[in-house]
Amino acid sequence: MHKYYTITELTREFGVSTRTLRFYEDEGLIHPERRGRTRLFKASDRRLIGEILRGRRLGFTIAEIREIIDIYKGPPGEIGQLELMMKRVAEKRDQLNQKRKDIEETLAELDNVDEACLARLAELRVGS
Amino acid sequence: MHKYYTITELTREFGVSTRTLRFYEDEGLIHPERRGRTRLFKASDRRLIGEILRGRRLGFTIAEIREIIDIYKGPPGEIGQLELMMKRVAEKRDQLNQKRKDIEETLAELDNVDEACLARLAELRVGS
DNA sequence: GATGACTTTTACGTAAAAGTCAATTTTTAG
DNA sequence: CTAAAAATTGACTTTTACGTAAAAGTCATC
Repeated sequence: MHKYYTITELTREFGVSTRTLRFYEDEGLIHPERRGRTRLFKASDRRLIGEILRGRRLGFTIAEIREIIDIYKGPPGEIGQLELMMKRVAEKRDQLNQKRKDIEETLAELDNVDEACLARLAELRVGS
Repeated sequence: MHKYYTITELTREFGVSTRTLRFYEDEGLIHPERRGRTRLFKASDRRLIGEILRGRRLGFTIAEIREIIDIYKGPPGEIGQLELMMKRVAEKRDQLNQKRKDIEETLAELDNVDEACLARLAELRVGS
């Protein structure tokens, strides 16, 4: 029932180094169990690593990724805390929407380049 | 007709420092004109800076941004070059699509958190 | 009990992307 | 023309996110 992953299994799966995963632990992003000194990663740790790396691909810093992870930890009990959290969620959403807009624009420009290339190729084949 | 921007105009508009723009020039990403030693930025430089910062927001490195800029420079003449460029465009597109997927997933999770917060708030108001 | 594959900690190193500071110009307003 | 404001260069520093090397512990297997 309790299947554990070793550190190298995860480094292979995610294409990162052991140093990277230890670094994330030092930074308090993950908390694998220990058997003696050896780290034991559970399925939940594995999921979390996936989320961290997703944030990394999006260009978030460790601090920003930490914020996202804190958000995932689920809603707290107190009203003030809840409202604070919803504000944070809204901020992250804004950042992500900005990034999405950036992506759409860049993709659109790449489409133009692509078309220009195709047009030029067509010209060349006919013999300019 | 030839409206020039000063460096500080652009730093204010884009929210970056002069050092940043000088850095981009050192890196060969932009090539503002000079009157004496002073940099003069044209509309095209301004557009380019916008594109650079867009790449930066997406977490691309300077090297990757340079690649994108090179792509924008327009299609070259030779067939081999054209095909190479289309390959590069395809690669960038893949990267961007991955990022977009990452964004959608993260947004979806934030939606869940948001709903959980709202639900919890509703509970609290009724009196749990 | 030796081998080999993994893993650990500690600690220094490094590349990328600016920030900061100081010492000059240069430009612009009056 | 001149003082203030803006811009320049160069050198040095900082932060982030790991890389890398050393030295030693762990564990399965032959």
